[in-house]
Amino acid sequence: MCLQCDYENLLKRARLEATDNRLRVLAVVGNNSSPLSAGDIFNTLQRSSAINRVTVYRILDLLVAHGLVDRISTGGRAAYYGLAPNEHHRPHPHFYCKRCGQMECLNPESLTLAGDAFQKTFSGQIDKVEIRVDGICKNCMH
Amino acid sequence: MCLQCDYENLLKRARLEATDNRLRVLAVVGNNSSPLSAGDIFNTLQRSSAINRVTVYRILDLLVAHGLVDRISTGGRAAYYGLAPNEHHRPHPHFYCKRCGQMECLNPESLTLAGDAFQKTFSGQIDKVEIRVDGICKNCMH
DNA sequence: ATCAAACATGCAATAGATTTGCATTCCCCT
DNA sequence: AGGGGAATGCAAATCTATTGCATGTTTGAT
Repeated sequence: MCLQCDYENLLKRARLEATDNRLRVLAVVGNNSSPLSAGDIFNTLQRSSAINRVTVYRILDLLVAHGLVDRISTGGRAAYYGLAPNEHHRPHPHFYCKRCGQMECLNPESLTLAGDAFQKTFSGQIDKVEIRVDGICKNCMH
Repeated sequence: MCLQCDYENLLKRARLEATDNRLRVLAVVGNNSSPLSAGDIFNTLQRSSAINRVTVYRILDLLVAHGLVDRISTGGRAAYYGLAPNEHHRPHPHFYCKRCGQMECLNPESLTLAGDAFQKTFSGQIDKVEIRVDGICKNCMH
């Protein structure tokens, strides 16, 4: 969730045209408290006004490529999307409930990595580190 | 990779019939130094003698459900499979090269989590924690 | 202001990974 | 030997994502 983010500005800073569709996608991703699947995003947008599913995929790809949005893998089939870390959002781990498919953002401090040494010894390019906790959420435990 | 594992025994201990196909799947997964996709596994098996693709998926699901094999997500589309942690294998992070799709096992010590506190405060069931580093491997950097 | 090039979007078709339904075969227990 | 449940195979369906091509829109140099 990002109430401090000016999506139009975010796009401009990335030198991307701030088209209507892009703003809509970014708003859905950014205003949700946890990551969503491309399908979720498409359905949400569809409710307010028509958009093509492919357009959603393409915009998500674009936003990921430009680092505005993060593609997060789940224990399930589809990728989820959330706002990428920035000055308002520190990188953080996620919890994935294999029962209901809901993904939840965890506190940045809840799981911290001691990986400084690793970065120095690894001889490839590191783009990101993803930490995901899989299990069953409180609601699904009944 | 597991040279110390007796796959037939592993299956028996999980109360699973040690059928030929299961042993073959388990051997391919276990003898490889890094996780493989279901497609990779199918192709490898196919080379020695015929097996149905669906059977491979079903066996993998079964082995995952019984904790013999781990399903590991990648930055890409398909899930990868590796031997689950056991007395011979500690849990460890993975590196995924987005260029060639190769997945690599990292040293268990290379990235360690400080998550004890988290387990205590989280009110759901935790099955596993997955750590994945995404980037470009040494070979693909040229 | 004008026009071409570059970009954004939509639609239909395709691709890749996985799952389902149902028929067949195999294996264990009596 | 024979009945019942598990394991396997095959075809079709499903879900997610991508590609090719046509059309509409914006931008930037003149």
